[in-house]
Amino acid sequence: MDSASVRSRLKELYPALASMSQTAMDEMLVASMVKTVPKGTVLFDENSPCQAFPMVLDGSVRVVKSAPSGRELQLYRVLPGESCILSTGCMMGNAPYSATGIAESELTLVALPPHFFHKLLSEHAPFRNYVFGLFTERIAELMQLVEAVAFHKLDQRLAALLLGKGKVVHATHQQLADELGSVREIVSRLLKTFAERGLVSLGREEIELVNPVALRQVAEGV
Amino acid sequence: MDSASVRSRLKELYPALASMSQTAMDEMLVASMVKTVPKGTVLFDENSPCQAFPMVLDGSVRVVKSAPSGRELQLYRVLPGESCILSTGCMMGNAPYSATGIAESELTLVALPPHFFHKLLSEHAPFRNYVFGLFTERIAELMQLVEAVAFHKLDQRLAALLLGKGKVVHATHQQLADELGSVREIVSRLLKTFAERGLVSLGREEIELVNPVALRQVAEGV
DNA sequence: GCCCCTATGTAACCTGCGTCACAGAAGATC
DNA sequence: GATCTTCTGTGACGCAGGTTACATAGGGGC
Repeated sequence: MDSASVRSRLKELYPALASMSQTAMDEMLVASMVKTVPKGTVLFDENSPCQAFPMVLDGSVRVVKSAPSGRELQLYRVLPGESCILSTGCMMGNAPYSATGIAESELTLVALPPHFFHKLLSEHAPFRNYVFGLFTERIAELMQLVEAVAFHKLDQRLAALLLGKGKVVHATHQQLADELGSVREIVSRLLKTFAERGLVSLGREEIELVNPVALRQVAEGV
Repeated sequence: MDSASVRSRLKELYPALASMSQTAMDEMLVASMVKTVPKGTVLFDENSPCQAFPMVLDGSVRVVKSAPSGRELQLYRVLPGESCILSTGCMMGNAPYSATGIAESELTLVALPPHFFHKLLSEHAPFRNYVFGLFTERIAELMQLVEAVAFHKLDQRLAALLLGKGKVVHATHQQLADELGSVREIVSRLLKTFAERGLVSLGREEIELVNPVALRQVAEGV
């Protein structure tokens, strides 16, 4: 990605940077690294240190906890216009990572070095607010997740997951299981009951939501 | 609590404020409210708005998710020297609360009004770092919690909980269940098996950890 | 077509843990 | 001491969901 398009993409995705002066922006881009990595790249892992504040321009990152058994559970996803707060926390000199980040597709990001991150944080109020906003959003998400895992049955959670993915879902049962922290067989079993009830129709790597209203009711635990 | 002791307690518990000038501190104390509330007070609830940045001087707050079934799960506790990041997020104008906060004992706190919070955040780097630190710490805790709830069995989690409460634990089985998101009967049952294996000895509202080493192994899932 | 790989179906089984329904016990109140 | 309340012990039962172990099927490469 060339410098000009990086710049325009940044401004477009990160309104918090819009009000930066031209020269400050130049300075930042010189200090930063733009990286593009292929799908599947492990960006960070439990216990690995971290050296930059990443801003995603393109692609997405799955942030995941994995159990020794091989089961895995998705904590959240980082989309363009967002940043991984784990990195932030890590950079602030606190605890090391406690999860794994994997590029879900080809990924382009700008890596802001710590000194510049701190500078922005102290000097640029919109950026500071933006970062705070990210934090609180993630925390809210994590709380929702805790609640779901602790109190909701898997059929509810699966229904909710499907509803969040649009009318036609392209995913394998294994991928869905990995988002939910469950296993493939159970997802298959539940999907079958959904299909029998006329809520979805199933195909290879494709699930069509036939009756989203009823599915919503399942998700709500009715 | 009189003004002088509030001041000294603040400086003692919040080193981030230590470097504030005398006059800035005065200004802050004038703007802030010091509140003392009795044990059991509900400080905030799902969907309730929020108007200040609280700094706990004395006592503690349980932050909890509760399910319609009546089961409840503790997300974290706020101790003296800490603040509830939920409030922070809420104050930044983002989402409303998604949990409940309950005073675990008599509670004294300083409530910093939003405009002053923002001022401190932008002008006082140590405070900013402190707040960031809180955020990242909570996020790490929440991730641990998600992992525990999703992948660890209840006996592991109970063992870990006991180990985190010292050699002799004073709590009812119901209280332990409420921290774990489970129910009393199961906690009683598990404690009994612990007792039979010589890991703990049980009394009314008292659990003595007889063999912490073995208990640690249970917690690790050995 | 043939082979291989990945995705899916699905049945039998086991276990963890939540629910229900009590009963006894230790303090607390009077 | 009598009664009440809170805490604890315990058994029977049910169900969600994880584990194991295959079978089948589609799709792509050759």
